[in-house]
Amino acid sequence: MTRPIRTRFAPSPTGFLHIGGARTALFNRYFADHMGGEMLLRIEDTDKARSTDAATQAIIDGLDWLGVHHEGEIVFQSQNQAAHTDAAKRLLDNGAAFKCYLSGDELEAQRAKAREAGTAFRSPYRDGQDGAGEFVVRFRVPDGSTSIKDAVQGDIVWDNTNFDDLVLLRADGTPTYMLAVVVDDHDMGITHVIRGDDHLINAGRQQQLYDALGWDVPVWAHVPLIHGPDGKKLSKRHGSLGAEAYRDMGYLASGLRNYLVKLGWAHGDQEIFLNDEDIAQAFTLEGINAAPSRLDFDKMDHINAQHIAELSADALLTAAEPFLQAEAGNDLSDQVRERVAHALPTLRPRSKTLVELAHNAAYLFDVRPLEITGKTAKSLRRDGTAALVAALTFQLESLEDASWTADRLQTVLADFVADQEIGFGKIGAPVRAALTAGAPSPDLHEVLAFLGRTETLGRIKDATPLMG
RNA sequence: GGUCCCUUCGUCUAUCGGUUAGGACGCCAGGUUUUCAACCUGGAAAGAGGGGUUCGAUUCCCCUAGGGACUGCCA
Repeated sequence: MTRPIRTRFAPSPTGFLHIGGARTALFNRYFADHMGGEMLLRIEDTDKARSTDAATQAIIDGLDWLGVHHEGEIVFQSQNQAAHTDAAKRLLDNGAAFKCYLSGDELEAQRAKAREAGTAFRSPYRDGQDGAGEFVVRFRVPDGSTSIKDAVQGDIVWDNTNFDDLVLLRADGTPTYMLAVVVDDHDMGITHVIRGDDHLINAGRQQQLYDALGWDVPVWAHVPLIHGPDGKKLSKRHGSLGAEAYRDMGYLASGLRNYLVKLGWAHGDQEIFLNDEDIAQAFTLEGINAAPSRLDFDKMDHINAQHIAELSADALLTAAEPFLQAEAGNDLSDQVRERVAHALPTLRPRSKTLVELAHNAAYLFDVRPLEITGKTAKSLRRDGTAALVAALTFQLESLEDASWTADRLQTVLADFVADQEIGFGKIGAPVRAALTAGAPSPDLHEVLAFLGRTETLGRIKDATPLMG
């Protein structure tokens, strides 16, 4: 009988959901989907001193924003203590574990000695000697060697002299991580353990535990860690931030998912995956690269831009709303919202992130009078500009509200430069300056259309005193 | 120090012994153009080094170098 495919994401609640964890979660999710299986979420909170509810919540929120769901209830490792101690007792009974009475000082001395000898720590109590006072339960590392098959890293063999007699139960009777993961993964029916390769050696230790317990070993898949752009360990200033930080930088959840899953996982030459079904269909463990990869914000931007380009207008507007508000410094009027909605097609190709989009939309806000300075102001001062703009304004004023459309305005502008026998720049530059204060903006007739008749005429009037 | 993992353009990668070593981002040049983008065309850009194995190595093996992980009564 084959077990249903089941993966899990198992963060420890000691901080936010950082980018490496987010990618691990994604890999687990997409692999489960690819296999028609499930992904479970387990919070590894066996270290009570370092685990916090706030961190748990941050991780849940991060996954939620990223759009990574999980099947079933969240499992809290701390609530499975009974099962963990049960397993420890079994190990004690079948002789795979023992009670170690070493005091802190003695332990330290033993460790130093072992290190000097170039071997791993072995407890002097490992053969069942009695002791007195406090004790921890340790696993007796067997002789020989331990090997694992890893779906990403290949076959790996360790000589068991490299493994410590590790603690299963602390002096206070609480289980350690190493015991808890094995028991929980077994109890939860996990078939594939996909996690960061900082756990690679732990897989060796855990394999020994599985064997001692007589349990089936899951498929291991240890994915390389993400490095900073400089190839060094990821630091905060290099992007080791919470998922919400990426949200605040204006990335779409779908764009970040696309970028993250493609970082260290390849599927031929395909870079852009607009929907999760396509990723799930393509995602296999074989495609995961064994080498660590670096974060590249340029590429992240590019992929995000593709997602912005393809998002529905409604969804994009909703996603952009908080960024637009932040850019405007206040709530948006319905009129501004309408302008932005109209301008969306010209905003999209100019925006790699929602922050950029909001910035590029700034000319559409209620900002009269605009402050026009520097090079932009200079384009207004040129001789004859005032007269030219006045002539154009006359044309524009004669246009009814109903005729104030991009097409019609384009004709008006084209006719105007033809009549005046001037290049478009002569009139285009100052009008653009008056309307946008030099901000990047689409074709001028579009700007006029988005702004509307009243706002356009108003802004031109505002700038008239500056014209030469 | 010890053990283990990793190494193709600057970056992400394709290649599963025989290729002009392909694509993407970024960069450069040109085109389009009404600013800024977008878009189109073209270009520069890579097998860490050294040994093997083989008719033939980017590909398989070994060594060196570099990077990383682990080495807790943390996870």
